[in-house]
Amino acid sequence: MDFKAAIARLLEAQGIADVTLEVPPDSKLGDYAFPCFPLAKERKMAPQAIAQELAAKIATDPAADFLERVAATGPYVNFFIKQTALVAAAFEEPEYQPNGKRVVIEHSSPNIAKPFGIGHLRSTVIGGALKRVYEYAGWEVVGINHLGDWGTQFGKLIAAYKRWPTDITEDPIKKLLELYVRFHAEAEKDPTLDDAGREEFRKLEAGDPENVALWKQFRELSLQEFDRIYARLHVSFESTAGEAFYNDKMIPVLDELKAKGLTEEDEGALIVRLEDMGIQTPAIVLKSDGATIYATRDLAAAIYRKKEYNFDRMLYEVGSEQTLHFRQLFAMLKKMGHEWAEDCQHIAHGLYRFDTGKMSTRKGQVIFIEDVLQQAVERSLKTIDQKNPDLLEKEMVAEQVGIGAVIFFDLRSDRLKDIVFDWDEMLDFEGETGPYVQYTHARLCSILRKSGLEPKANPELLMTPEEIALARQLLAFPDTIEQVIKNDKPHILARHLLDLSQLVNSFYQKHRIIQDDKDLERARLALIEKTAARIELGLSLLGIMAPQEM
RNA sequence: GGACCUGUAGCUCAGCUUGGAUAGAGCAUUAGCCUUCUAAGCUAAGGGUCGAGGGUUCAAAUCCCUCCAGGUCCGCCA
Repeated sequence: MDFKAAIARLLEAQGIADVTLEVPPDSKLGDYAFPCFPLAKERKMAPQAIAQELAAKIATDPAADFLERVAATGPYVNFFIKQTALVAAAFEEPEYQPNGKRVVIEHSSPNIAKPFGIGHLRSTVIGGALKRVYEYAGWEVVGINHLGDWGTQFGKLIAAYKRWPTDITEDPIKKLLELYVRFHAEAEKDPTLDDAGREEFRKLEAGDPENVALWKQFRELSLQEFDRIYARLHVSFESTAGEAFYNDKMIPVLDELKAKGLTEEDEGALIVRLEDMGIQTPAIVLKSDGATIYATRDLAAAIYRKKEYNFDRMLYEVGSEQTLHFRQLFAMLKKMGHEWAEDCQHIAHGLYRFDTGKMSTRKGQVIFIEDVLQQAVERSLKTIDQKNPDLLEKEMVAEQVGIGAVIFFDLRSDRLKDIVFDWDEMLDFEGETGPYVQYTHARLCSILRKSGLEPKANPELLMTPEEIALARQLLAFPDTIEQVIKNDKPHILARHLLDLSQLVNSFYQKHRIIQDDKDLERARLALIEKTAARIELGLSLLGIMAPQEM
């Protein structure tokens, strides 16, 4: 039962259309509260008088059988829910039916031949979490890894490889990174290198056999490494069509832009002016050397995806530094007459920084994601050896907990904020962390195992403040899911799970579950079982495993 | 110079979408809690001009304006 909705209906019956309810800060006041200030303003009456009048009317409404009582407390109407009704409702599991809508989520999108750095963690796990939450809520989801497998950078890489031949069969990504860094270092002194890079890319785009072969080799070696990481992060994609996939799809788009009179030539490049859309910077769709640019590919990609998937929404989980690019992209689509540009959204995130400044691949300042994962799993294993040395399958649990810590760290705060990278914070297992939530789950599982009794929900027996608070949090889950989807912010779910864990830990601390009163034990086991299942579900939506023991 | 994002406790962050009762957590500090269900836990204390100033409102961390600080971007990288 959704009490908020039920109370809203009761208030609406009194002629109040726009209802917002609050959970009072002090539970002694009641379970939900309706502030009468807006109504007082509208009706030009004292809010206290309105509260008294409403409370009296609702108290006699037979539809309010879930209410214990209604009271006017100053300018608020307070609704006291029957505690048995509240707890009973907490045991209901939300059910989502397929809603017939389809969302395309582009995320992760690392660059081929570059290391998978900590910067790509954000897009990978935020997109992954959104994907699972949408799926859970009944959407059909298409996850796309828009690989950066095309562009001038490959010209530079090929130029570097030809200039300084290197054996890249061993540890390919690190070797390729060294070439990339060396290229940029030497290009500082010798600007002709950049021209050479552009020339190699032009040849690649023209189908030069040698360059194409090199490109294929770089791509293949990179993908093998990426797949290893995706497996550990529990992320998968419906499509890995990268930028190269759209090579043969850009000419028609360019033709369409020209035919609609949207392009003009400027300093040798082909551009689209967007001042009329409120964007001062024009978008370049063809460079002065005749080569394409990412804006062209993203245009072709968007149009292709609409045709292929006919999405209701398309999300681009990409760093906030590309905000202007996406504004330009959506504006161009709109100008081309594609109304569905409204359905496209840039889901921006802040970046990982050092406290000294931005990380730069070009300067070789990179935190490799595999190093982070390895450190986390090592520390996790060390903790297990300390706290639970007899645990079976230590390595597997250490993997689940270590990876869980890293993913949760990334997902627990608002994606718009920058994160200053700090090993100690990322590898912390205490407080508001993934391992804390996992630990709570493992502890609940342990109680269920130890008792061995069959749980039996009995709201009449679950009346302590800790049980009521826990029930209320369980009840808030569908709201949380709705908020995550509305804002495309998985941290709302991460926070919900932290709150749930804190509440159940307080309950655990204060009340015995296994005890002589077997009816009470079975009732409390049911609450524990429900909470454990909810934590497992929530963590799985974030891409985190919930081990039974740790 | 322009655009967008961020600014809340010593540190890291929730809360702002939808204004409302005493602004919440975690870390760190201090004092407690393991002969009983996993102490990766729990309880309590101290710690706040919610960046600054104006405005709207009965009521502002929340909405509007100006300013300040940090970050990002501002045509041929993505």
